Amino acid sequence: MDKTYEPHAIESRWYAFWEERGHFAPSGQGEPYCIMIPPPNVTGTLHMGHAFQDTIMDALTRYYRMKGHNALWQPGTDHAGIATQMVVERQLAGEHKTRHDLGREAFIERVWAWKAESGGTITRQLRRMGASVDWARERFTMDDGLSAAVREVFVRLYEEGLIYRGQRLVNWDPVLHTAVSDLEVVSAEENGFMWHIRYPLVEGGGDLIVATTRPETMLGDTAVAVHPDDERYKNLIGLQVALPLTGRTIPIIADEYVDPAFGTGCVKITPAHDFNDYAVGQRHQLPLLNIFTADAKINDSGPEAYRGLDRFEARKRVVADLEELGLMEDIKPHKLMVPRGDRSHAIIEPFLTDQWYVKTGPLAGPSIAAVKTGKIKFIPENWEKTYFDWLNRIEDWCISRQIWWGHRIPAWYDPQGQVYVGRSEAEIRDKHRLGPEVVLNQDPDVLDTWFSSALWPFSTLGWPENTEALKTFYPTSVLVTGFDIIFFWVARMIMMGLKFMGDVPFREVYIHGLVRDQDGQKMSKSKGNVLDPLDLIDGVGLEELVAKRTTGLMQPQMAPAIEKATRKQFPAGIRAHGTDALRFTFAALATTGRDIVFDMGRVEGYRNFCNKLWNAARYVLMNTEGKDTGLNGGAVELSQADRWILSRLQSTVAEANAAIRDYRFDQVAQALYEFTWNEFCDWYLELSKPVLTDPASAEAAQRGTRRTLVQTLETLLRLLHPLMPFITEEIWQRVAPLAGVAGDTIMRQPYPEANKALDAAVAVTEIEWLRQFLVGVRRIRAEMNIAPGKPLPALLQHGSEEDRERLERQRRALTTLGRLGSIAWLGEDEPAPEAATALVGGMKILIPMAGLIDKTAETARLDKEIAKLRKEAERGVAKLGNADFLGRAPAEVVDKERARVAELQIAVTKLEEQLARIRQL
RNA sequence: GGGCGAUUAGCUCAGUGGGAGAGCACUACCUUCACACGGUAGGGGUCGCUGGUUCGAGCCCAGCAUCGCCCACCA
Repeated sequence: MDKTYEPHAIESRWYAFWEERGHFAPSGQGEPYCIMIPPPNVTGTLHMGHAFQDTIMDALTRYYRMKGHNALWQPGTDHAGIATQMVVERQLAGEHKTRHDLGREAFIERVWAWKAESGGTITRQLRRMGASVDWARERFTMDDGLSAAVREVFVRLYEEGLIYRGQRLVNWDPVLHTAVSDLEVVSAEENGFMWHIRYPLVEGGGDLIVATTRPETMLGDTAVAVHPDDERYKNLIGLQVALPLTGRTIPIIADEYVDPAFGTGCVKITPAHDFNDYAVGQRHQLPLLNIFTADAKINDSGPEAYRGLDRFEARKRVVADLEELGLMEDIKPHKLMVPRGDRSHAIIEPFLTDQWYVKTGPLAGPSIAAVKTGKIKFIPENWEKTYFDWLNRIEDWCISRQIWWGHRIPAWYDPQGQVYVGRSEAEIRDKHRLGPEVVLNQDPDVLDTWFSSALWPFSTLGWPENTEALKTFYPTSVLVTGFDIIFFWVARMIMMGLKFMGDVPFREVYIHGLVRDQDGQKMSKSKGNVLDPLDLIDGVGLEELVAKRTTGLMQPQMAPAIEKATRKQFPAGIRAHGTDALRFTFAALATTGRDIVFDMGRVEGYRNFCNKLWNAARYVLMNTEGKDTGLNGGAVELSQADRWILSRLQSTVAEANAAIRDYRFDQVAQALYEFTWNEFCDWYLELSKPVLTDPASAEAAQRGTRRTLVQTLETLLRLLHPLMPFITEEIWQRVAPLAGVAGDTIMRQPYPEANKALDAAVAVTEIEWLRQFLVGVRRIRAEMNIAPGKPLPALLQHGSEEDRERLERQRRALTTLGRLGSIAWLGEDEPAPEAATALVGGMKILIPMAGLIDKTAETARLDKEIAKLRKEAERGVAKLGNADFLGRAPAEVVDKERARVAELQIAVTKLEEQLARIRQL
């Protein structure tokens, strides 16, 4: 093995090995375990959020696979209707063309071509992450099978009356020219104005002043509303006002929707262009006057002077004309919530159109119940509240989109406008006995991308066919996703799963946080703070990184600032850390219910951890390859150190298993890190050295240590495998045969289970004693400024019988690791020489320092130590002096406190004696 | 307006009733034959604030402050 861990060399070979040998496929045996990947956009690229999510899913899949489950991680990609169409339209724009220049068919061909060209990127990147998905089952939301599932669901819902077509106000994106769902509209506060406009009473005698943030919509007003109990206006209800600029008169109506305390208490009502006004209009049978085109320009229903003007242009003109007429009472700055499309960022216009809807009420009820009854569990639980709130207030889902890339709505129209819904035109002709003379035209619209995503948990498994896969893996085990798509996706999968499968789509929903940059900012291209997971894995030069961050920006003027910040944060670019280190970092940061602030220091730390593991393995191999590990007969004798590490390993195994089942990847990572570094490497490997290097040690003891070394490492590798698949496979391939384990790959080996028979409390206490002994000696050495390599004599005093036995067993380890020239007992009453002291329980270690002792330093050291212990002891004494504590605290807590105080007091006494002795020198 | 979350060492975070922790960073010493992507030792925190419950509070309760996120039609 190379002296240094080089991730690239390792990672390039094992993935292909696993894939070629079919290790990602479900074994076909054991309890099913299934995770559906949240399908990324087929033309997308891997970002930190994916890498994080994929790490969690892969860790779970590998864990349960090793646990003997029939594990399937189902891969696939999403066609991402609007997002993908926009990318291709942008490419066309570069050629000075629009999709209309190409025509629908040619445009869709072009999108497929783009998919073919870029569609492999994200799956290649998934492979780099080590994702153990079953590629043989890979699906795409627009492939034939999934498209058939989409049509089937649509037809069945339509036939049941749960899909309908209707004309109502929708969220219209005037730039994309399509309706979007409520969820695709993002409202944010922006600066605007409140215009106060005077509407004269037709009968004369004054006017009403309405307040609005959108003066141009007055051209579509069909009433003015006041509150029925508003004394100011009560007598005007039923009268008419002259709507300025239009020559129309409109009624004054009374509606409780109006808040008399807000603005002037008079509200202009524009039923065709405002959701609230629409509702008011419905109650009062007001006419709907649509004054916009699909581009949000004034249409022919508007006054001639404004026709053809864009909505913002029309606003300026309306305001100017009202001012000229003296009808503009006031203009005040006003902050308002502006709704924008989440893709186009265009201001969304409430717009009257015919659209297809899913009636959600009947689907929401069972979806709420599924979570309430615990058939689906959210982790962390508090997201259930968010889920309930949304489902309780859910509106019907607008599913039609006026774009071209997506599943075409399976509805056809005859020349009379009669609509037919079916799986195909042929089925419809057959069912309705429509001859070839009847021309049928399919609805031009496509479905919301999330419609097909909602079917993902069963459509990927072959539904509507009742396939073996469907029977085996539905309901799936857990859904791993971000909170941002609970409404878009999670809730809708639950609705559709319950509706069509009669069961929940997954039993648990693990909601993870967002990956943020080092300053806690959301990572985004426009902020120039994105990190490409592959750059963390492979490394990237500064110039390339700057170029990546500054090209293709929506706001190119940001480039210099982004470049500056990037150069400052990564003056030398980013070093290669490897997939395993990145995955371990994500695991370590994955605490539940919290966003993660990505910290480069952590990745570096875990890259170092990989290196540590690598070198520990080198040491183990160096001492076991070609040597007798006691697996082929021959006496084997286990030392206390051997028993200790095996015992500690069992605790770690138990901890890892418990934590992973609780989705506490941070705890898994921490337990394994700590065991590997602080116990296995820092202590056990060091303790093995005296045994293996001393020619005088017994063969049986050497075999015991070699066997323990190799078995502990082999187990540790299996423990770490779900988090760090590559390095563990690489090392395991060499270590397993030495440990007597046969197998093709670590990923098909059993995950370790704690073996209680290996618990060894006695050994654990003894090694704890040894550690205290050595730490005491080392501390003296460091604080007395004694060269690390200089052999020292040690004298022991006040030892118990047990201390004497332990010393004999551990003498060699103590002398080697403590660099002690000798260790000898000093009689109880024998005068101690000038020395520095440390305590191990009641036993005193004296390091003679004849003439060398730095009296000031040692006095200071003892003073400090005594003060610390005394303070703790005093606190305990006070506690024990409290009758309430003695009376009310559990006996075991009191006993523990007593023991602790006694121990502290002994230590204080001994150190004080020593201090007195030093002072006399 | 409603809801959720956060506030613990310089930084990133664990810790949910009984001796304040980890990683990184920092200080000193050390190239000792697995590892300088290392070793040994060390410094560093009135656990946001104020009350309360309790024998005992970082942890439970109430209030406050600051920050963040989600939802919502105030024209």
